[in-house]
Amino acid sequence: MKQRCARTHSHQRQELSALTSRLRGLSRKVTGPRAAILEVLRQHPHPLTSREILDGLPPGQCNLATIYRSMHLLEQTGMVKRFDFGDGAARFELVGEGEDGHHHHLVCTRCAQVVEIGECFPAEIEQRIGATHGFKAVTHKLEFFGLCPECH
Amino acid sequence: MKQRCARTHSHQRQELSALTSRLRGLSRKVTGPRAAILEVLRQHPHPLTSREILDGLPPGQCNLATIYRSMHLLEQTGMVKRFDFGDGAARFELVGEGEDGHHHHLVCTRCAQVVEIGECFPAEIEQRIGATHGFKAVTHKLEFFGLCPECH
DNA sequence: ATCCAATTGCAAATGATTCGCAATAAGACT
DNA sequence: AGTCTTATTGCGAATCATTTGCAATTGGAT
Repeated sequence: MKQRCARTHSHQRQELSALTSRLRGLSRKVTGPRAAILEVLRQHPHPLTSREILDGLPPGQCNLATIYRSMHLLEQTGMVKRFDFGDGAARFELVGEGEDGHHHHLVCTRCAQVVEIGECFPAEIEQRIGATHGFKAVTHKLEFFGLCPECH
Repeated sequence: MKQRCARTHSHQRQELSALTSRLRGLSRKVTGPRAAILEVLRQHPHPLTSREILDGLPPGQCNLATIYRSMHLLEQTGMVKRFDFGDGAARFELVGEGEDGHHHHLVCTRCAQVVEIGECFPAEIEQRIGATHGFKAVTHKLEFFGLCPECH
């Protein structure tokens, strides 16, 4: 729990076969739509909305409702991480095997460009915050916003 | 910009008349609905959703659409601050005159209890993050989540 | 008291996400 | 390979937060 920020999210692109094996190992069926979704996520190592995933898919490959259901499944199994940039659409990124995917982003408020951030909120302070108020299992969501070089 | 975290958001309940004066000073009309909304926010020094504001209002006092429009206005004029706990509904808090309202919360993931947090992401690190990627005017959104004493 | 633009109420539109249900297809087991 | 069982899908309708068009209303300056 404490090492969350030190643990690098490797971002080495995982093999599709590795991803489907993970699914199978969790006794979930590896269906056409699920494989296709994982492939899109693999090819775009950036936070993607459900609609962007749909648009990245060969047409007719998968229904939008199925993407929403799949993202829930993948999130629950820890294979993807959900992010929220506050624009009303959830975004998803693949999580490396054995990692927890916790990290943050710097988002351009004009062109929506996204940069992945290595820094994290100091673990000791988070711990102190939880302790101060008697909260357990404290995590945080943190995203940075600003104007990218092209936009200012 | 740097002192953001040091500046205490006083939370001394502002007078309603002070609030309406501020509105008038910004050459906005002080209408019935707006005064009523400000009064609800005044009496509940916690992040409130638009629906919660509506429910806190005398019945028939104001239409939900008007609340949405008012929250935009109040946000633009800096009188309220918008927060996002990731549950799909925006929440609003009054901002003291001359303050920027920047702060964070610790939210119980089971009972939704909210505690206001004094700590903030270290300004120097934020600055370095922006500089590293050539971003300007960098801010952040940060919320903490955990289980409150009653819920664990 | 009057007038005009800002503001409101209402109902319909949007956009993201969820759900019900019948049809379909993975994976297990012959 | 063929069959069976159940998870999964597609489709369309429902939901939820939020926005918008438009005609009716009302602050506040004159």
